[in-house]
Order: sequence, then C-alpha cells, then structure tokens
Amino acid sequence: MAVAAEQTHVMIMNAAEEHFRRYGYAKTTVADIAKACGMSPANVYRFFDSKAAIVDAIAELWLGETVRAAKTIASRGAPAAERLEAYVVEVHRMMRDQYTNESSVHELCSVVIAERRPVVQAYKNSMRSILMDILEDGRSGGEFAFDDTQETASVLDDALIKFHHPNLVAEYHGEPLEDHALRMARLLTRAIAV
Amino acid sequence: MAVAAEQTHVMIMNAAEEHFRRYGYAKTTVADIAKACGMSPANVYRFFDSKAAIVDAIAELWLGETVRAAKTIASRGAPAAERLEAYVVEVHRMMRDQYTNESSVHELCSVVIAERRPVVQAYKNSMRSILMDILEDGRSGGEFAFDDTQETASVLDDALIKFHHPNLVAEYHGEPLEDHALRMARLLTRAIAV
DNA sequence: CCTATAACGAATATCGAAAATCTTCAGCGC
DNA sequence: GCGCTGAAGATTTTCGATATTCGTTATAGG
Repeated sequence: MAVAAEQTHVMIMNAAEEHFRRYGYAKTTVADIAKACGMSPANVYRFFDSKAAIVDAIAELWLGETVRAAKTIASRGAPAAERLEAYVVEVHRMMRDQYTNESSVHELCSVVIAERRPVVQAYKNSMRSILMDILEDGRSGGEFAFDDTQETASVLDDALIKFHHPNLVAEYHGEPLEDHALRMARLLTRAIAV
Repeated sequence: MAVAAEQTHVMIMNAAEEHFRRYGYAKTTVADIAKACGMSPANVYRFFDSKAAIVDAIAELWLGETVRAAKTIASRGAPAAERLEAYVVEVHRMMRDQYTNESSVHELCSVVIAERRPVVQAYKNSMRSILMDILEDGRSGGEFAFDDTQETASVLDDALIKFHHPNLVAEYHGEPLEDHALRMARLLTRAIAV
C-alpha cells in the first residue's frame, strides 16, 4: 500500500473511532465517516471491504488496550501470585470503567461479541496466552503447581467470566463486584499454590 | 382457603404447567389455562392475582426441582469434597438437560430471570444455602478450611456462574462444558481443602 | 488511477388499524 | 348471598404497508 493510501487508511480509522465514541455504534454510518474525512462513502470502500471491517479494526484497537494492560501486568517483576491477582482485578476494573464511562466502547464490544467476529476470538486467545504466561512463570518459580497449563488457564477463565466478560459486567453492574473479584483472585491463587 | 378452593388452585396450576410445557410461555394465555380447567378466564383471577402470579408459582415449582436435587446431593453420606463436586456437576447437567430437551422450562426461567422476579432470588438463596451446608460440613469434618462461610459460598457461586446460570449454559451450549464443570469443581475443592 | 454521483437491494423505522390479551365488574343462576 | 360468567375496559401486540435509511456497487467523470 502506498504511503498516501496508508494515511487515508489512518484518517478513516480516526474518523470512525471518533464517531463511534461520540455517537455510538448504532448511530454512525459509513456516510458519516466519509463526510468526516471529506470524501464520498464509495471511497471508503477502497480502503475497507465493508463497514464490518472498520468495526473490526476499531474493536481490535480498543480490545488491544486491555490486552496491552494485561501484558504489562504479566511482565512485572513480582511474584506470579501477585501478578495473577492484579490481572484478575485490573482487567475487571477496566471492563467496569469501560461500561460506566465509555458506554460507546462497551456497545461496540457487545456488537462484535454478539456477531462472533474473529477479533473476539483473537482477544480471548491473547488474554488466555497472557494468563498462561503468568501460570508458567509461577510454576517454574515454584509458586504454583498444576498439571496442564492450558487446562488450568481454561478453568481460571471460566471462573473469571463474571468479572471479565463485558456483558456480565454490565448485567451485574449494581453489585460491588470489585471486592468479589479480589476474593476470587485469592481463591484461585490458593487453588494452584504449591 | 377452603378445600374446594385448594383443589381449584391445584387444577389451575396443573393446567398452566401442562400448557407452559407443551406450547411454551409466550404462547399460553390465561384464556387457554381457563379453558383447560373448564372455567372462564375471570374465574382464574379468583385464585391468582395475575398471570405473573401463575408464572411465579410454576417457576417456583420447576426451580424447586433443582433445589430438591441439590438438597439430596448435599445430604448424602459422603465426604464434603465429593458432595461439592457432585453439586457442581449435577446442577450443571440439570441446566444443560433443561435447555436441550425442555426448552419451554428454560424459556420460562429466562423470563422470570429477566423480569427479576422474587422467585429467582429465593432460588439463589436456596442454592446458596445448600452450598453453605456442604461447606460447613466440610469444615467441621476437617476437610475444608476457610474464614467466612458466606463469603466463600459467594465466591464459589461466582466461579460457577458459567455452568449454573441458565442463560450462560444456553449461550455456551456448543462447547463441551461438562468436563469443564468437573475440572472447576476439583479446582474449587482444592482451593478450600485443608 | 482516483473520486464522486447515482442507484440498487436489503434492512429497518414509521404508523395506524386491527387483533389479542390481561384484567375488572356488574349481574346471572343457584 | 355465593360462585361464576359474559361482556367490557384498558393495555399490548401484531400486522401490513409505506417510507426511509444504510451498506454496497456500478457507472461516469476528471
């Protein structure tokens, strides 16, 4: 792709993100994005195959923030148990914050989840992989003990769904889940501690 | 309430259950239930304040089956760890079976959950109480160790939501969750084992 | 080659009428 | 009076038809 094309690509992304943020997913059309870029809707399709492709790109961007934060936590120079705890609590906090004061972001996430877009599976895989890294660190450092890393990560993921799944975080928004997340983290840590 | 009234009450319940089962919640009207009992719709209202009251009664009946099964498991003469495992797996199996071949039951449960009827809270409390019984047994028997029974039961409930919540069981119906439920049960048991 | 205008088809919103359904109540037969 | 009903009230739901929006593509122009 030429450099000009690359710039246009970025311009469309920025416009799309801005509109999704301000007006929400449901209320932004391809025409809106095109107008914000000073081009025709048709031209947008020279850079993105479909509106879904734009949505995917933005979702990847936003989900990527959580992945990046999780990676930062996972690579800290702290005991694995501490990192696991931080992972559980911080990811939950991000989901909760996203729901409370970035409802547009949350809305878009719900859409890509409901439509089972590949970007969601990619996100899950990334998070799972980070969790596995922490587990492996803990095992090799003598903190944790378990048989199969993948299986263990899978079970932990299942246990965390109430705190990490955007839709459930939204549904149980009234309850004080942060304390619960911390307790869950400690319970799980204890379950795999040597 | 007089004995005749009591009988009529039961008759309406039976007719309602039959109709909810055969035709689903959405497709059964008060008129249907009345006709099945050979009475006018108006007369139904002499025994139930509203259609919602009928739905509540049936939901209580059906949810009660799960509660009863859980109680049976909890009162078995087996180690608490074993009972906890059976509780986790069996309740999940009931939810799954209910979704696969009693879709009407599942539909009605979804309705009462969505409308946040008190009967749902009662169900949750019953299940929580049974779980607490198992935990207490395990603690007094020297199998388990934890500080607060209520808090522990709460965390376990959170961890089990993917396997015990009707809507989530339905959503993840494609995946082989039974193995996961078993692994979860063992993980949780390990977390509270002495 | 790049862009815009115009147009197509599929959703989706709009909306008023019609039907269905929940609920109530005056009154009928015993 | 008592137990029940038929009819009526009051919402909801449904339906159908129209109109509009929106994603996408084909066509034409610079």
